[in-house]
Amino acid sequence: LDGVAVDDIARAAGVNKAMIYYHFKDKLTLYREVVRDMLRALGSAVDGLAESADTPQRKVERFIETIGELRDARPWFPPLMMREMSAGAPHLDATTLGHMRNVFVGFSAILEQGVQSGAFRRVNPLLAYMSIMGPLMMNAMRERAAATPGRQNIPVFVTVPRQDLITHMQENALRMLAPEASRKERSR
Amino acid sequence: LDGVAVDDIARAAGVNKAMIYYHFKDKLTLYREVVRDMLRALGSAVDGLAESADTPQRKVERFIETIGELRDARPWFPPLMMREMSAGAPHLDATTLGHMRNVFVGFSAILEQGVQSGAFRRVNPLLAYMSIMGPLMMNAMRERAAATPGRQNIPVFVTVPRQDLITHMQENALRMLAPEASRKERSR
DNA sequence: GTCTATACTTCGATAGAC
DNA sequence: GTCTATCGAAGTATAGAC
Repeated sequence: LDGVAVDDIARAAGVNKAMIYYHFKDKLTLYREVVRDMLRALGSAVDGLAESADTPQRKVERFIETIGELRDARPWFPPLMMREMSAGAPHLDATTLGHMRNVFVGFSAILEQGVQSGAFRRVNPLLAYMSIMGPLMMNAMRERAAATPGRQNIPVFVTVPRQDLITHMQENALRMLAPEASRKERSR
Repeated sequence: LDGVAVDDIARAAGVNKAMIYYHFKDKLTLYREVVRDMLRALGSAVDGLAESADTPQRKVERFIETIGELRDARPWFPPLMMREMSAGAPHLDATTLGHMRNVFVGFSAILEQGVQSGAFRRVNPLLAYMSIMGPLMMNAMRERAAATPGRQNIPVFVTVPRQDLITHMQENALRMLAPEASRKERSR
């Protein structure tokens, strides 16, 4: 919210600053609309997945693909959302938080379907959710930082091909949720 | 950097604002010192782990524990770092970026040890790094947001016991890195 | 070393002309 | 509906007294 000046938003949109205040009540209202737009889109997508006929595994894979697609259409969202949460999410009202909740609830439903069908082991849904959202957000942050001049030769900011990311995240999620003992007994 | 006023920092530290400018050149210098403090600590810890006699699996587990410990001693770091990256990391100079690089290089070395000994499959180290850092950062953000009044009854902001988080992340990381085919063939 | 007062800048928001 | 000009709040930084 306080990361971009309204003058800059107006210039980027090709309109006069006063026009923004004519069409929106204030900066906070515009800001919330941007957040809600993404959360609504994601919520609808997740609900659609949960009710679809796919296997739970495929639903999780499509969940990850969908996040990527919705984000590509709204590249400003991850930085904005991470900044918001960094500050303690002070600008999100009940409606917006409700949309956040819906996304998580839909994802949890998919996990529960998998548990019921024996496709998944039972894990804390919140931990599973963070395990998927966290790296995706992190990668978006990396790309943002890599775009800043003078960052290209730093290994942490090397660009990862989009498909590599998606594939890795899908495989990772399914390994996380796989029910059987999936690795060698570790020596300690 | 622009999330907290120097007046507030001074008040929190119990000193006068002018004292901060007496001891530090300016706000940016103080800011970078805060970032470097964490990255140096993490870099030393990772180097120590890489050179230790543990198994690669145990090194990864200890890496995750260590991040938790270092963060607990510096609870301000994750929000600060995420906000910095959200903005494109414009305030990090070459020295600070070098410290970031060191952490990642140390982590990559541990992965490579595991690959060489057959303990790990080969994955893109950057993807593995994000898969660990992302959820941990995400959880720190959640805790920050949960602390804001009126957030307690929202499922996304429910507190996860610290040990649950660490255990989940450790198990997840080892599942991610496990060499053998670790899950049922998926029906598509 | 420590503090008060203030100069200077940035930015959200609005008044008011057209 | 669209734009210019400007007010007021917030915040970095410093001057200067002690």
